[in-house]
Amino acid sequence: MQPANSMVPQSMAAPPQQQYQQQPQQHWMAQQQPAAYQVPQQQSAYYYQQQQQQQQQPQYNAAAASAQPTSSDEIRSLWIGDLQFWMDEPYIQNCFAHTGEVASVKVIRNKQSGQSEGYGFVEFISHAAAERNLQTYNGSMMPNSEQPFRLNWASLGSGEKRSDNGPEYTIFVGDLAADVTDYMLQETFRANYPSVKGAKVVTDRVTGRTKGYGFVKFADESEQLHAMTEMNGKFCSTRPMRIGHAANKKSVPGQVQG
DNA sequence: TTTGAGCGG
Repeated sequence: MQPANSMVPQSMAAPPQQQYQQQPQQHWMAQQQPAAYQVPQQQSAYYYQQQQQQQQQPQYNAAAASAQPTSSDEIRSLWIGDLQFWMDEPYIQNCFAHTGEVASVKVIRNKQSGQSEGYGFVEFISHAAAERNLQTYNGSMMPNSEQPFRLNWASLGSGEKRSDNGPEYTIFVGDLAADVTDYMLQETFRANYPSVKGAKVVTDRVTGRTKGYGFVKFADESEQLHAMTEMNGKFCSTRPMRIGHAANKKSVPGQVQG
């Protein structure tokens, strides 16, 4: 006589967050407009973009999805990172479910432990759909978590490179408030420095919380240099930023860096 | 919390 219901594998136990799959409504995915962080001028462009995307609610068309052999050299998969251990395929699927454009989801797991490696792949029905979702969700908050989506083209797998734009110049940004996301950080700089290629707020893998610092990448070296002095002490969200130089984590052998 | 890390089958 063994109580059968006592067998709940710890590693697969329910997330600490609640049962995301039982959410009655699907629009908890509605994108969160960034809070009151300061984006000087280009705010309107950004909001315009967001609204455009909200208006054209894509509809899933199964016929179109399968009937289009298309130029199959197009990437339809996105890489998704910063996943917490409880973020499994159903969860991720749910994140994009209402778009009706997800073809498949895969979380990469450790062969031995079965634990998530913290990243995965989301395949969409088309390149356009993938791009749309990338634009829409990257940087917005993931449901039932305190961290934003981290999405990118799944470029390595297909051997295709996403636009490689040459060298990049990175700065370190510290003193970030807890609510600062990649996107906020990026836009804060991009408003003044158009060559900004991206920004990353470093988060704790376990808790998903920000560590209070991040990095901003520039394509233009002079903009990087200007930003380091001009943006130091400027506010992002509720706190002034502290800017420093970014220590290179990577060094390519045989390549000289200035 | 103050110098990350992110590509499978």
